[in-house]
Amino acid sequence: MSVGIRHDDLRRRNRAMVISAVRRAGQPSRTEIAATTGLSHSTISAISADLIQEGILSESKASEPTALKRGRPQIGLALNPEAAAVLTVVLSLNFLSVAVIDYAGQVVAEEQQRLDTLVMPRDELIGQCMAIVRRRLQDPDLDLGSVARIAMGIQGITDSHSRAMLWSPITPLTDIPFADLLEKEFGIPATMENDCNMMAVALQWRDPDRYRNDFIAILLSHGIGMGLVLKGALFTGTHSSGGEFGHMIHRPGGALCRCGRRGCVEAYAGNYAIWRSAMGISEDAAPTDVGDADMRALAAKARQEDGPEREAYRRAGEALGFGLGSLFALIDPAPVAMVGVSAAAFDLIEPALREAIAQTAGGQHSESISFDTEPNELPLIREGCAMRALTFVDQEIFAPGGQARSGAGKNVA
Amino acid sequence: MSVGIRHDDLRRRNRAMVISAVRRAGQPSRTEIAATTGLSHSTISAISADLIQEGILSESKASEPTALKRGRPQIGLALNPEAAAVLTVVLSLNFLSVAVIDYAGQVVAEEQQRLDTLVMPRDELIGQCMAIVRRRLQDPDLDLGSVARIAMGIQGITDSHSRAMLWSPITPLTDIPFADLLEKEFGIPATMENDCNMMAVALQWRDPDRYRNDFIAILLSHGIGMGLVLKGALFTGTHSSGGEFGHMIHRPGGALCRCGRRGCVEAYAGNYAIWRSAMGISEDAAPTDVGDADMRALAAKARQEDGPEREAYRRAGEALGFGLGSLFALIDPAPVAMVGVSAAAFDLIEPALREAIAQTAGGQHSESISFDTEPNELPLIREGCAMRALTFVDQEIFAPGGQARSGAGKNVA
DNA sequence: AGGCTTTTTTTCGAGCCTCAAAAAAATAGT
DNA sequence: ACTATTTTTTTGAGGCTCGAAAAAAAGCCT
Repeated sequence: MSVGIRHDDLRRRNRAMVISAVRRAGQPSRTEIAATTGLSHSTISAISADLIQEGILSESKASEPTALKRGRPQIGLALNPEAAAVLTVVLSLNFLSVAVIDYAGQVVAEEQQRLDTLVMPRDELIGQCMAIVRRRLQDPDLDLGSVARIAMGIQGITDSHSRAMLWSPITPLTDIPFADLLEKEFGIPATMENDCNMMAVALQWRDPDRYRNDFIAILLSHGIGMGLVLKGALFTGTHSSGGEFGHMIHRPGGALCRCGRRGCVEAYAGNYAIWRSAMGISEDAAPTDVGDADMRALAAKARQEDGPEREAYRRAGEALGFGLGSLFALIDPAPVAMVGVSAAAFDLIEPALREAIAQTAGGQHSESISFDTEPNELPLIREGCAMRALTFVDQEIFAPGGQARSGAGKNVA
Repeated sequence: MSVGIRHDDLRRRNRAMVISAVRRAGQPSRTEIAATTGLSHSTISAISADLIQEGILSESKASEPTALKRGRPQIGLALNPEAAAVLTVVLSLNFLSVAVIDYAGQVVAEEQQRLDTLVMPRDELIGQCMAIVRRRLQDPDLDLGSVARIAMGIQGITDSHSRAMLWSPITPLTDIPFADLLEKEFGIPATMENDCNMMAVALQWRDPDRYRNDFIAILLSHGIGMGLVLKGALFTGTHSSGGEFGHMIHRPGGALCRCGRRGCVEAYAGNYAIWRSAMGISEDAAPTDVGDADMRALAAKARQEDGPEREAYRRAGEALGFGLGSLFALIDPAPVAMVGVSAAAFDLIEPALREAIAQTAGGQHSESISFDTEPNELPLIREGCAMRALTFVDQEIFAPGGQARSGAGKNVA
């Protein structure tokens, strides 16, 4: 619902554009920024002068080795690390991790902690999260600019406004409004992000060549999650964090899923499903937790000999393949990153996956669909949270003046 | 990568916004436009003065019956019907239909024609399309402003740039670049649109209360098609027109689909699939064409007694339900419009559909998902094409990008 | 070293655009 | 006829971006 553009919005947006260009490019000169944004040199000059004066950017006197060029040397612009800081909180199964990141994106402090998420009562889970954040915020060694934003990532379903955890496999608790709790406790704007979405955000920053406009990040772990980027933007559902790829239906009425329904992709490809299948346990049996070490042993066994273990991975690949095929029928094929412990067993999964996808509408060019694997999801999630928080600071704090408008514009095609 | 906003873009965008507000609201006053766009009265006044002077808008002296209000009466602004015209071409099975529409959206001429699309050679199919368009363009009775845009709609897959038909069920021919052909022949900008996408566009204009930001239009006909609107914008794939809902996989390795693969939703819910199932023909049998009259008779029989016909509709509903369930797992539930001849039999489909959807992740609030039916797809497709073409004229011709506009219209003392 | 060339950055005036406030216009009520 | 009310237009001010020109900061050449 685009609303009319007001004159003062213009400068705000162009400020945000300049900051974004610097964050993306590292140390671009004013000329480079003018080229990427399409704005005139004079505009860039004026805006960057403002930003330097405000302490958001700084001129990097770094000796450029590119001394071969004639003419006045370019002056690189860099983000001022001390302009602000952000804090990330990643809550995963039995594990809580916090990091403080400066405005330039460097980790300046971190703390990790084990805790029994599956059995903790509500107050204690929330209390532990608050406590670890408080410890980091009050650390006297930290003399950064004040923390301007908190981004929390969690496995599970979040609401579409990035405010609350609605449901998570790591705890029986539901509907915890972490963003509001953090904001109330510390007076710092906070968001609650879905883990797979953050993985996708991180991939986009890590490898923008491969993960640019359209790609998929799939978490192969206890459950199956997905982060989806379409046309360069994170795709979320209208009400929830969306993209519940793991709960698309693979076989109507089929194997029992952790969500209580039957036939979901996850009920064939989640860790517990692979384990259940390999062990010859009934598809109707309740899902159980399987440790990462057990899964690695299972994969090793499957590589060693052709038995039920290998068959279990084959069935997982089939489920993922048909699921991806249906997904690709909707959005057209795109690069895929497989993340999580079972991504390390992707060699066992891939053949059946490709075979299945070739039988679907989305598999028309199935050879050209490329997969990448990354066994460790936690660094990705933290990185995604950090970038999410930093770009918020870029846009909402350092280029403010936005949407304090009542006029509720009608949407315009 | 989004580029900076230039100063001259600003006026262009706000012009487009004003035109769009008028098209949407019918006869809004300047005050109403100011309210919906969020721009100031003076800006609206200046822009609308320009637009009137250029003959794009006109002040409607229509006697407003709302004479009960005090104060200076509002002057409604309306689109000038003669400012431009657009032409729509809808090509469907054995049927070709063309209409000329004035800038205000009224049909001013139309022509329809039967032709055997399934057996026509390439040259003849293209030739017939060109001929009917030429007849309309050369009609001497038409003294409208010149036709500024052609929008062609077709059942099947189009490319994501709206230039070419890639594949269609109505002809064995593939990869016909209709947009380029029309542009070369007539020198008028043209696009090639997917039928279901146009249905969705039309619904958005017809009933913006129900079909606003997120909704789904599903064509239940020979094949199963979908038009998807997310966050107010038509969703298309990255390469094709996208949204091949009918070819999501319902049962891996299942019934034979018209696309040659197995287990697609369409292979259970397309007209030919319902017919095949009701007649006791094998699921492996090649799809056959079934006439609308036959389908209506089938539905009547199914309503009359509980036999294989009713079961066929039940199975169709099940396939649609699981398919929607998987879709809703990705995008969250949204209102659905069922369009096409089998939408008239939705009473037979709905119970099994709801039962299936309730077994999926997307069906958590399955009662609240609402369906609407519209048996006739052709008017919708034409309407969608017309609106698509008109909004193009609004944005690209009457609010153009470059500085192709001299100050001829501006003379403020 | 000194002057010349090249490239980057800043400065300055001009042109637009939007906004807020004031003025003008049109009508209902008294 | 006069006042009150609401809408529309006009006007002046301020801000933004742009292009051109000037200034700055090197390397290159004699």
